[in-house]
Amino acid sequence: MARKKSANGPAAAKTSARRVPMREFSRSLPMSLLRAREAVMRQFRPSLRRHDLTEQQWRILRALASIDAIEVTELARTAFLLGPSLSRILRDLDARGLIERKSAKTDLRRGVISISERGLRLMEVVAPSSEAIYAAITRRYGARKLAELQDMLGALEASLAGLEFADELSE
Amino acid sequence: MARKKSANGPAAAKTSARRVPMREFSRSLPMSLLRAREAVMRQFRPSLRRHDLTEQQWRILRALASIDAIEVTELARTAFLLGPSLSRILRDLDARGLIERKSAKTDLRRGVISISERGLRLMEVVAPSSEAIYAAITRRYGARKLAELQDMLGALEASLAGLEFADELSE
DNA sequence: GCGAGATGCTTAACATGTTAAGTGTCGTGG
DNA sequence: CCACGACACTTAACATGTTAAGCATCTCGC
Repeated sequence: MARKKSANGPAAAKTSARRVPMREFSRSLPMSLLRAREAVMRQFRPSLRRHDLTEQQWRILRALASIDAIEVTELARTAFLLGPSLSRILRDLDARGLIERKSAKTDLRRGVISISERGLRLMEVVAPSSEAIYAAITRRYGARKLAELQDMLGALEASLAGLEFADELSE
Repeated sequence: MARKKSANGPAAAKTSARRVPMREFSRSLPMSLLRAREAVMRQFRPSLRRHDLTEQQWRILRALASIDAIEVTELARTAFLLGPSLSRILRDLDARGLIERKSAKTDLRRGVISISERGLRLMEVVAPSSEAIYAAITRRYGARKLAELQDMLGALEASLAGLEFADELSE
């Protein structure tokens, strides 16, 4: 046991902050974003859960409700989901009869998705409570501040759009 | 194109926006937060992946690097992970020899975690590139703006802290 | 047309998020 | 001292995130 409490263990650990100099953990941007998002989603989860909907399933239904029909790839982009996740979610929503699938006539590879009558009825039940929660959050945080936050988040996204190669250099 | 559904399908779909009135999907706060976080994490993932580290494993190592030792529950709170996720991650990090586990002498239920010498060496390799990426993001977005964003995210989290009961009313 | 590559989506495999149930250990009232 | 509830994880089960393969279908050069 090379790690005697007083000789080696704590000593090595105490110096680790010097050996690995990094910004304070709790101040990292990814953590801030994660915590903020979780604080928001925590408000919605109980309501969705009562209707046996996951957050992502709800995202899909919302995206579908505002349009006639949409191809799978475009839906993935809109709902910000990766293809594999979307495939599974569509399979489940289809099994529950909440959506309808067909193939594009001009290209059989493409699937076209639309919300079903049953899906619309479910949304009519869930939407009011969802909007009420959003309104409560807006009141609590301040509508103006919320808009400003959204702008800053959008700007962050935009400013990182062309930075994908940041660390390819060190390869 | 000549989608014969003109009797039922598209008609119902076109009215769905009226039947289910909700704010525009892409402007929802959870989506904004998700997209922003993804834009940030996309920068880090390649570097972590080269060292066979997932985002969460890296979070754990970072949390451990700044302290001597920590109990599992406290570590979960710090790294913002749920117990079950943390259990699995610790099992894997332990198998790779990156951390050390022992039991609290006064309470055998509690596990005490610390980073190992090997874990520290791994961090020494990864940290510079990680910090460089963070610096690039900061330059790109603006240090002042970044600090302001962090403040607003913290305020959002704080303002929602006591709102957990928002929709229990409708039960 | 026809075969190789591109495209659109699905499946596979593994890791985490999330809730519920299980396992050992503690602490305490009787 | 000992049953019983509380506590600290851990395991289980199912859904998603993520990357890589797999399967049809399409496109295009020849």
